[in-house]
Amino acid sequence: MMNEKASTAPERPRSLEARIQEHLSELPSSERKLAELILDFPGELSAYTATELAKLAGVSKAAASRLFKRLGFTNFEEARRLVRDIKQWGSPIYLHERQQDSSPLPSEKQAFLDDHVAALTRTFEQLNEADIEAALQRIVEARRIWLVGFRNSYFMAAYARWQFIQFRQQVHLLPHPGETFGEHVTEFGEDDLLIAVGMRRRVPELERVMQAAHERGMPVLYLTDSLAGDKKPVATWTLRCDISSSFLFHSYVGPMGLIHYLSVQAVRLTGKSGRVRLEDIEIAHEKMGDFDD
Amino acid sequence: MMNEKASTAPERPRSLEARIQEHLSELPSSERKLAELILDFPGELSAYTATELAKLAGVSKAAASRLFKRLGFTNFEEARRLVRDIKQWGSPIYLHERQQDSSPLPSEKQAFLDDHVAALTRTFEQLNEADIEAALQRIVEARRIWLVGFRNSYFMAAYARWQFIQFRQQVHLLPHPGETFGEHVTEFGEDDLLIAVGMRRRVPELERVMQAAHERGMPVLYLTDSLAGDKKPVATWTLRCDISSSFLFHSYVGPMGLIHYLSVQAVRLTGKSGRVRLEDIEIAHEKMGDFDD
DNA sequence: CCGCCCCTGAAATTGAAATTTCAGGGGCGG
DNA sequence: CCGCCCCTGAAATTTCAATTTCAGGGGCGG
Repeated sequence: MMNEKASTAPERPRSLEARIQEHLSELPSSERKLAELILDFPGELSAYTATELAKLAGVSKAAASRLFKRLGFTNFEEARRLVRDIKQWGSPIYLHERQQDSSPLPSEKQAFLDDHVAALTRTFEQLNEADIEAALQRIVEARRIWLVGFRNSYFMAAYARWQFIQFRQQVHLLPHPGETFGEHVTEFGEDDLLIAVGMRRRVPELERVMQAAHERGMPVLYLTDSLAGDKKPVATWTLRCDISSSFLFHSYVGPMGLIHYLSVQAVRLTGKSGRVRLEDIEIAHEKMGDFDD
Repeated sequence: MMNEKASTAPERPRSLEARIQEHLSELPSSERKLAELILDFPGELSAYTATELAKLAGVSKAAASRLFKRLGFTNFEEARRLVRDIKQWGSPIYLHERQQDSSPLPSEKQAFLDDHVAALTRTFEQLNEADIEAALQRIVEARRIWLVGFRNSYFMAAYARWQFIQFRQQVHLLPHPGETFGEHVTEFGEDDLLIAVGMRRRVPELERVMQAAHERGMPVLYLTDSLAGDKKPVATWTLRCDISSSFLFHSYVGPMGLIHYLSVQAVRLTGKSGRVRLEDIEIAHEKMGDFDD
């Protein structure tokens, strides 16, 4: 076997790319062609079969098989696992390796960045203008705004509330500390607006609140993820965000971008009065010495 | 241009997720379990085999095979291809190219998108690796984690808490509803960690909390914006985010990205125990019928 | 309470991907 | 110019994932 002794094999999981670099100079041409391809590969390597990679590189399947052997794997499957799991779970060791890169942004961080950018882009691309227009109008005109979000959606509702109170009054985040839903639901009125944030995974409670609003003739703006079913609950308008990520946790930059967008546009809609209010708040804070800097 | 509604759209390759949504209600339980898993799947689906997915969902391989058939694929391989190629199609690079063409995105939305992307990029570029490493270690090892954030920083602390409780216990968000700070501050201990989120504009209270932690020999991770002065408060580690935006409100996608990054890396650090906890949570939820879909 | 229908996972079968074998080359030292 | 050695891809073989089959339930209408 061409497997040069374990002498150079520290039993640590080195990344596939590292192993390739290490052996690159001593690889025969067909295997090297494949190795180069892998180093340049833009996509998720582990999503491809050895046969496909071989074809892409224009070499035989045999060459592929031999390459992975030579790189110290027992077979292709082992390499594929490594790539996949490093992406998913990483390992401190692996991360360390990458930091030695002289690239401006270590590729691991780059991968996170790309992930968020992709999610944001998809979110903005698929926004439904018509619903946004209508919802904005209501955000501006509603007598009161009720915001609700459970679990992972709670903080987005909190963010939206913070933004909205910058330009209007009567923005309530539910459930209020120490209060139950019932108290507020009975207050729901026709002139109000419910904004329900419901990213996967939703709890049944959310739909109950939406239903309650609906029954009282109150419009509902539903912010959800793009995977949500079409059996839309009783939403008047639905805005979907892409929260997919290739890492362990979803990315919520999409919804953040959307709420930011809604906020800015809403202020524009309110016109001068909104801006004045912003200034008022600013002034009030300063008078009270609220700020640090 | 033709504005073809989804109804008339012929065989535009529908995404796997879309197909699942469409059939979700009529799926038998074992197949549905698997479908749910796929909808929630954070990683690169196409990097996994049907057998692995089945195992993760706790169903038989047969169920997996049947599911993909029922979704309209001729076999699993076809589904895997679809996922892989759509992902490739939606990659940031590809999207970037696309944007230069016949602007599919109205320039106004494009401007928002660019703004966020810029903020994210600057945030990731300037991250201090050394502080991150140290902070991560502490996030994993601390006995308790206290999260604090006022005003516009509150929702980020809430987000961080939600993420962190996915893989560890004893993560507390301050101030707790209906409680004052004093009660908790006296609990601060050397083995704990305080994570203070303080984006402009800060209130004096934040520094008081940080000071209190400091006096009790407790390390402090300070998440702030890049404009924060250097007269850094008593922070052990400081991580800065770029929140600048050319619009009326700041963009908080930077901090979101950072917290996401910290969460994923922290889980990686905790290793198997963290993963196990993730699984446990999932199971617990299912038992309680917490979820809607 | 029967019996139909569909669901389920274990096990057998199929089939594709990966590995190994093998029969040519081609470079290069002797 | 010979001959060794290693490379190469086609083809045979092996391996293992995916599919199909099948026997055993369980719900529900009759």
